[in-house]
Amino acid sequence: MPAQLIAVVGSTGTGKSELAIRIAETFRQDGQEAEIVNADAMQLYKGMDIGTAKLPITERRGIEHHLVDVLEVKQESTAAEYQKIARAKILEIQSRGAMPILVGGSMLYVAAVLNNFEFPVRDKDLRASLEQELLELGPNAMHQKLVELDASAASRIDQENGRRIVRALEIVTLTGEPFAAALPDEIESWQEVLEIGLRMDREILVAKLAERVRGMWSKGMVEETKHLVSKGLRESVTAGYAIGYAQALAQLDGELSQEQAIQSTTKLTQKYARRQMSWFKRDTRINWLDALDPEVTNLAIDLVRSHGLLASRP
RNA sequence: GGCUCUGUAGCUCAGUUGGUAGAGCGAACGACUGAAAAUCGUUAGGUCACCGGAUCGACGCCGGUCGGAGCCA
Repeated sequence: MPAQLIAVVGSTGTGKSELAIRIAETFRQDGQEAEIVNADAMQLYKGMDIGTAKLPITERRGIEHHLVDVLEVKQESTAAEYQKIARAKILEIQSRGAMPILVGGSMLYVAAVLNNFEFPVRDKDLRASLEQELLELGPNAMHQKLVELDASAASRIDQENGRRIVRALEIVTLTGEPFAAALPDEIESWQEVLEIGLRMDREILVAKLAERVRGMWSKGMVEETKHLVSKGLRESVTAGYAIGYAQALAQLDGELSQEQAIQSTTKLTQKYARRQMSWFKRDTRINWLDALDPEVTNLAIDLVRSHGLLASRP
């Protein structure tokens, strides 16, 4: 029984969206259907178009795209929530006999869907009070509390990493049980999946991303951000921190010049691409392809075929 | 031409009264279980512009050379 799920992952700017559409088109030529499921945390948001390099509907070539524009900017987005809706969507597509193609670079989101794991409980009020404590006491004191409650988890979380310390305290307090605080050594798949990874020579990607960010500004990144402010972008805990939007907000506030905003966004994007590689590297299921190889589409389709997901030959 | 300031890591700069150097950013690598485009960690980079002098010892003091910035003519 061949996998009934394809995933296209990799760093931002490597051409995942385009490759996914090409694969879907191949299914269509073959008399089958394939639909794309977005796994980009920020493309979930309505109105965040330029800064997320979201493909306009006119460029989707009739291929169905799911989980794009499903959240208002002021709504929170979480990996656990995403896990539910993305898996539900994948099962729905499969039940129609079509092939779901999960596409995106949000590491935790992709992992939440493809891997077998359950997010531990959370409690908003407890979280809020722990965050308040973090502000007052600082990360080291919070880390000390974690040492007392769960020394093993504490040993795996850096003393300065307030964010992870708070979450660990939340879990330990709620469950009363030790918290692993580590990714599993061996990935257990939720479903069998054909994972295709796109990678690119770093120097070329760095230059490409610099160009892309500059292009975003000339296409109206600041205007888009201004419009999103009226929708509540500033009050948002997720969307307002998005690379590019945070810098555009700073530019609107006069804290950064346009050139500084562009430079800063460029650097953050380049770092983000690096973190994505570092995360995806450990996923041994991924079949890596060179994004710059002129044959990359054919190589990807060969992979799909060799895994038995496309019946006929060209 | 004269005067003043200045030349330290890829970049911006710290470096107390002489004991061969640090930070931030950047880079490479890594961690990651309900904000993940988040939040953090580790490491590598320096004949302290160059030449000479005094000193046990100079990034630091003295002299000169070269390169910046400003002011006065």
